[in-house]
Amino acid sequence: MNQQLLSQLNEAQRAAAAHMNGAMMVIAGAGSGKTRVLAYRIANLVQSGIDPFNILALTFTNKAAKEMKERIGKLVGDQEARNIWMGTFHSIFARILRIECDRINYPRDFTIYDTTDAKSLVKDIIKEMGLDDKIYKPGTVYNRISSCKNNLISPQDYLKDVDLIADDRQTGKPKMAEIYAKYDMRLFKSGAMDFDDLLFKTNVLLRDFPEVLHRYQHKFQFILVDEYQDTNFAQYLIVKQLGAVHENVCVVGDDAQSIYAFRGANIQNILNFRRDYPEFAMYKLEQNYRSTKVIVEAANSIISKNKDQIKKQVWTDNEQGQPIRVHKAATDNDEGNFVSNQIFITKQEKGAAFKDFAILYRTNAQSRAFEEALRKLNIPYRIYGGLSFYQRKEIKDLLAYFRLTCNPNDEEALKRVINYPTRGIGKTTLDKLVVGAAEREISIWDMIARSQEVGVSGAALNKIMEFVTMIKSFQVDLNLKNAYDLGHHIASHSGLLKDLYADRTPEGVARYDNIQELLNGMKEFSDRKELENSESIASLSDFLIDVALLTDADNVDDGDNDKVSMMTIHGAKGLEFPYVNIVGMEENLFPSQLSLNSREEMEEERRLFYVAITRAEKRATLSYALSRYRWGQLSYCEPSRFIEEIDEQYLEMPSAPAARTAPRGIDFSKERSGFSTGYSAPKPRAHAPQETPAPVSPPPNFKKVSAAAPTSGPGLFDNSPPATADQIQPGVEVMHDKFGKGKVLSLEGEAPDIKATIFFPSAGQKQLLLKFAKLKVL
DNA sequence: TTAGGCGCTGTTTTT
DNA sequence: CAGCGCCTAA
Repeated sequence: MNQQLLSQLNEAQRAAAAHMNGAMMVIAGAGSGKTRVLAYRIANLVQSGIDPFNILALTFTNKAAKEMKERIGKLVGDQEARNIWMGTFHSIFARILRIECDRINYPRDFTIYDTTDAKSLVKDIIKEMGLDDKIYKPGTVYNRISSCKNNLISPQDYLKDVDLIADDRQTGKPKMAEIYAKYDMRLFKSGAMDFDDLLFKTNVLLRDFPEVLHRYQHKFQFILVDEYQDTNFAQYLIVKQLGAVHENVCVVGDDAQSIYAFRGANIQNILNFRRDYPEFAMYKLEQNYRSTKVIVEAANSIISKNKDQIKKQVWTDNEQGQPIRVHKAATDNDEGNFVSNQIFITKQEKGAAFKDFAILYRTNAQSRAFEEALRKLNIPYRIYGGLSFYQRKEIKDLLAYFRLTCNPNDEEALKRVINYPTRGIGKTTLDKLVVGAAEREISIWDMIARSQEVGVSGAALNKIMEFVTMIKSFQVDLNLKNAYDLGHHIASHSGLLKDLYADRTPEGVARYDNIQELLNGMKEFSDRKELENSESIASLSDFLIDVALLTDADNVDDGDNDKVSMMTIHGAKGLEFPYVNIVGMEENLFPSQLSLNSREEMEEERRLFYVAITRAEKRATLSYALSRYRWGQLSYCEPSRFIEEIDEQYLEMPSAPAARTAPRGIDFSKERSGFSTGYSAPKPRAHAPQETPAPVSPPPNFKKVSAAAPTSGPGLFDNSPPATADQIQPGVEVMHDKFGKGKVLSLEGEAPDIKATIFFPSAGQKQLLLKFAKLKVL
């Protein structure tokens, strides 16, 4: 191995990176230089004369692929690095499917449905079948279908699977198999694949077309898989098939960081690896270079509570470091203020940059309190995950036009834009077409040509034909214009740009700007592709494939990158920050209440916590709130069990009871105006009062009297607080904002969910939840 | 047909 | 507190 490369690795890393032929597995503890080893091994392969075209490197996220490519580029040059097949499972196999699609009767320009499209299709099918969508919840149904695909269970297999059928019968969803079959058929008729299909169909391709299998088996002489613990069965099998000839399969992972079991990832794959390649070489990376001793050892103490794990001892030579701080806050807003203050102070004290800080939470919904708190101190931040750029309505709308142009059978795209901007094609007309198409098992686009059969005529027919003509006019340019030029053309000629321009509200302007940004992205894309391959133009469908698989916020460069990062713990995997705040450390939040049922699920939560802690280089801070608003309602919380699970010696617990700042409802700082897009850089803002001492704790059901008080009836000027729960008793006369005077007949349920049956002379008998009804006792 | 209002319901995590 | 779906009024 190249001497210079060699010198930059430790012994264990070097051994793994220098490995040439034969299967190998690297078990790499957090922060042990896993990516480094992968990059160096690839660099070593290339320097040893292996053609980059013969190397396949699979990662889990776009981010990881990009980073790896850059690192390899630095080691062996960008030219070589570019030729390596490196990317996510989904993007690599989308690329291969596109080459081979005619074998499985898919159009070359097949579209990729994102989760929203897929769920929408499921929903339509459930509706068309006349099923109750309260029993067949589209999201749940979709998840089940998804997990089938990840386990390579086709609709036909499903019908034959007694266990699945029995399970469905038991849960009262006997039509599940039928929905799955219909869903699959509809995707096919639409020339579309969902995310899972990219793996499923690849397996079909490799199974049914030996010549294809052979070609790729020989092409990919070396296969490397990152984050192997997160692969599912479909991915496992692809790797196994492709690697079967050369057996130069290298997998890298950490069982302690397996956090995607919920989506079909299977630790079993690691065991299968031993079985499939009995002669494999095993390397363990146990030295952590990222974190302090405190963090490494605390993390070890956490993960040791798990039963399922591969033995390893992660250690570090780094300094001892500061203890893990635990903070108790009174409310979720206080937690936000604490974190934001700490960031402010730490930045001063340690001379750190904003980008050295991360706020990690279990669910995306938790970000709000932190956004507000950071804004108060003018701290710049960036939220990762959540609604991505490509999921915004205006972007999806324009993309739908693109999709329809490339693939007119794309049902979801068609439904999205056939009447947007409004062109007088209403629900009735569309329904006729959808039903007709479903009956004939053809696409809606094909159904349009036979509109008369389902009674679409007159004005409606004319409008539709105009629409068809427009799309066809776009199609003419598919091979003449590049993605950018055609994209621009479509944006203006579809009427979308004009429609958005008409809206002069700040939100409307933002939407218009987003479209411009998308077009800018297309320009960049087109220029780049044409630079790489000067003989052909960058087509619109190339762009669509790229975009469909680009989910996480990859467009980081908006000039100023010194920002605090906020993201879910899942999103933080693979990243590191000097200072990490893990927030919302509460029972039922983290660990999630959905994980309380089984040991396996709890262990996954614990691994998630392990991932969170090990993101920190210098210091980790845990915080929790005693009460927080959850789905619009105050609820009380207990500290997470995970706090106790950390060996005490590494902790700095709160000494005094948390200082109580203003509870929600009378917090004057909430009077701030302005709206949040939840995305853009924070705007400079006048300093709001930091902390308002709270005179008295209001009752839990305290609600500020809104400015939009009822305009008639008694109580107009009555600003007295609403009645507390114990004042409401059967027989008591009460006053309601809308229904007026009434008499309590009975009560049921327990606080805070007490429901009262009240008779109102003006409105009749009503059942009201006390926590919502602002009742006043007369 | 469309827009706007009201009431219901729901919160993991992501390619 | 949202976001969504359904309903109603124009």
